[in-house]
Amino acid sequence: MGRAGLEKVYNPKEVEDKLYQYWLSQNYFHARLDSTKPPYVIVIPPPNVTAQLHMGHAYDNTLQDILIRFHKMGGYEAEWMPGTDHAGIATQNVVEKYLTKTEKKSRHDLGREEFVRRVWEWKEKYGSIIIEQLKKLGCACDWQRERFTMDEGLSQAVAEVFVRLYNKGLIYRGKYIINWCPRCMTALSDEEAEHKDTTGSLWYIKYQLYRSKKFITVATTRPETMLGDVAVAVHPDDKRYKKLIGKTAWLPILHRKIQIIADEAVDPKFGTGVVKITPAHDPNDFLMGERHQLEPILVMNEDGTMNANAGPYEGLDRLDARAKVVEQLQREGLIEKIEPHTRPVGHCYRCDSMVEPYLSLQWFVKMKPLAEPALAAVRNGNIKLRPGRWNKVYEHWMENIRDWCISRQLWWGHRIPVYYCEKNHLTASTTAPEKCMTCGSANLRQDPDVLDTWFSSWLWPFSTFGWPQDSPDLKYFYPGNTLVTGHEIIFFWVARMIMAGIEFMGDIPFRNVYLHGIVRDAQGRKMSKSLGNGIDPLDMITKYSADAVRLSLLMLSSEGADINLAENHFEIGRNFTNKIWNAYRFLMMNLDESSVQAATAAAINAARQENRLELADRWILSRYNKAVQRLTSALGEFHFHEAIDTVYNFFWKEYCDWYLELIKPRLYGEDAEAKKTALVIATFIMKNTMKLLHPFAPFISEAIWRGEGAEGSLALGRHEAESLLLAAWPAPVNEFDNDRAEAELSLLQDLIGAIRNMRGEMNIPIGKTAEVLIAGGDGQDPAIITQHASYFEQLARTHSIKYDRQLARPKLAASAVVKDFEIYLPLAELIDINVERNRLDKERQRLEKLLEDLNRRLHSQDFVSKAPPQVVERERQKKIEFEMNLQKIVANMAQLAE
RNA sequence: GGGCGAUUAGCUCAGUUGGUUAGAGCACGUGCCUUACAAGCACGGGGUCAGUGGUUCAAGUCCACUAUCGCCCA
Repeated sequence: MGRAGLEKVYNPKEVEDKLYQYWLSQNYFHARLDSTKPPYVIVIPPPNVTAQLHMGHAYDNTLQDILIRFHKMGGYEAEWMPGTDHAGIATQNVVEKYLTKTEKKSRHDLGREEFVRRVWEWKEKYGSIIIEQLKKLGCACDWQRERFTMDEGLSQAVAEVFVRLYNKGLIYRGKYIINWCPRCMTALSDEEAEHKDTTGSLWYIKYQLYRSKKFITVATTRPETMLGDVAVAVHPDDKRYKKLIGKTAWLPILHRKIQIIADEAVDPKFGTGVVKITPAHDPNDFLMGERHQLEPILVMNEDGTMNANAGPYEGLDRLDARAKVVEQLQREGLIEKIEPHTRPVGHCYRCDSMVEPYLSLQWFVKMKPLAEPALAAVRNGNIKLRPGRWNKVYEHWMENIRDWCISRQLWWGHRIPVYYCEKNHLTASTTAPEKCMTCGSANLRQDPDVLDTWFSSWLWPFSTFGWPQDSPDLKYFYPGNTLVTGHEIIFFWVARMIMAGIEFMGDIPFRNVYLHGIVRDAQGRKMSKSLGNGIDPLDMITKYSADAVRLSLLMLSSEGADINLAENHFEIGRNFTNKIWNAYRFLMMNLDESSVQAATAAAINAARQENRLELADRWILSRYNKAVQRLTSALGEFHFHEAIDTVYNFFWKEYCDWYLELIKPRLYGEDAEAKKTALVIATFIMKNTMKLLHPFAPFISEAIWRGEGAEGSLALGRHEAESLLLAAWPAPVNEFDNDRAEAELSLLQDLIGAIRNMRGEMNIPIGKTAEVLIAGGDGQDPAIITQHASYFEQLARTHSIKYDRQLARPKLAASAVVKDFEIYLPLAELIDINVERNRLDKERQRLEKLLEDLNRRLHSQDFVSKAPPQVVERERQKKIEFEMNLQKIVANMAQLAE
């Protein structure tokens, strides 16, 4: 425990939970409809109810929290709409596993109704884990408005949207090839099948021609599907096979006669140029089958085993069947050759099983009409994707958009609002209809399938605010402002929200979309459970604090790029919070209530007008102004890294390293008024930096603002607002801008730096103060040096500064040249002549090289005549300066040699 | 096959519209427990800015090609 009653090391644990509870108790996160402020709205990308917070969530939500807190302080009624997603497949999988483990029961044992009841039960029990974790991170979400995609209102929205699109002819039901996951036993959309390059083989199989001894060889990557072949196809112009078109071949194993057809879609360069046609198990074959009126033959069951159409292979899993089929063909001498072959294979994005292209009856959304206005919204700039390179990706996808398969063969989700009578007439209705719309039959059953989870999340920006009701929330909060999410769901979610917003609300859902990178491990690999390379943000919060996790992620990020993360990286943030804490602690050791009260721009301006500010004060205020400007504009442009970099460097490198050091003489001195001025300014900067820091590190900034975290500490913000969430974002104070002070202090920094360099190189211990002599500086006001001797004493550990323009070069001194000043450290007993000679020689070489480049440039006629005059002039000045410096260094070296 | 991105110090990355002597953090070396902070302070070493060619008075920055790596789409 230090003198101010504060721990030497910042202890976030006590502070963070306490402050979060305080914010909740004051309801600061709740946005009010009766506000006169303009709204600023972000809807959270709803995490799955089954999810546990991972680093990707931590990063994504940190960025959103920054924007929310920044805008809240910036005078907006900031609404961060939180919630979770029912995640059909993932949740059903999780609960099924849970039931198997706890009760040894499958969902079929329980039956649909009971199973769904159990999922709800599970959701009530475990579904808010991630919500609690977001609170640990500090998220300023409006929890009063928290939503779940299966809430009653949101479910109504889903039904309403389905029926509207159905009535408009944009939803249809049909038999097409879809991606089928045999493990999850459901259809998937194209986006949910992740293509991975998979090494396998290309099998060349001989099909005997009908009434002939000859064979035709087809090449296939999936031999087991041959059992469902209905034809063999060649390109119509392929000379090799022209005469076979229209002939018949024998399908091996099943001994079925199939036609040899011609189709433009066949690639003559692939394999032998002959392909087998399996319309029930391949999208291209399906289209070809339609063109040639071929009846598809389905050979697989929904669980990926072969069905009765597969003859002898019925009951085998498709991959076992593949091996057996190949074996039999080999035995019969029908395999011509096998080549290694790599091809993209779809994998289920939930369970990673190999997905089968599968002919089945499903529901689809016709996307083209929805995509067109959504494409235009981005093209004409109404919606800005950031970084801008995503525009092209978005446009390309939108231009080539395919229909969206929305039915899922699951029990957990929004049931499709379509009812069938015994004659199979369809009635789409948001509420259970009493009779069939077509024939009036009262004997109706609802479609057993549920809808894709994304079919509810694409409505999130308005369904959460009450749509289809015309609610006051919707009126105030729609359209929103910004969406922050990872670029991996740009198609799944971002694009579809834009479509839905325009279609159902008649307006875009947000103006800005910030797409950030993915958090990876130190080797750049995606973090995953199977690799075991994940870093749990909750562990990191426990170990390093939420602020540290947030700060570190930001320091490591660059715009839109992925982050490579290792655990020790969190030290960056922790060290920074500790620095902040100790700066606060330092102030507390000297601070009194009246200085806190006086720490206002007005009071400082008054002192400025009375000439009570010294150089360091004028300098830090001007630097502060620059930091405010740079940070504010960086956040406005979504440049999060630049923003945090600005605060970090201003606070640590300028405020702590220089300003706080420079005021120490005043703080420990006798002049009470000078001390007060320094304290007031130091407090003002500290206090306002807490505001600037609040969006990034909400806890420690608020702790200092409110004086929390230790007994007897002063609340720096007490005279302004009870919480930073109610404080106004700092505006630059024009009167603080001071270029002259910046230039003057920058000169002192250079001079002090040169002295430190000499001391460092000579290894002069810090306790050994030195005498310093300064000469030259013809163009400068000598007062800059003479009046700031205390700065040298404090930061360069000098005990006396002698400044004389004409000062003669002393013997046996270390020397340095800064601008047109010469600095001498006459410390005969401490100087190692060799070290000093090497030091000067290094500087001499550096200058000579610079001069060489400069001379080359200045001697070039082209440069002198074509470059802008001010550039030429600047180079000339540089040359003069460098030459003078070189001259001095050479002279000093000569003196040393004497 | 089509598209996008990256390549700057040992590692992770900044680097504005081309124009002061290319920066930071970590790591490394040296010296410091200096009365805010050793999770700290001061100083230092370390870079032919992936390669080649071009535009320009001037290129880390603009253009083309090449190489390597990564991602998306088919």
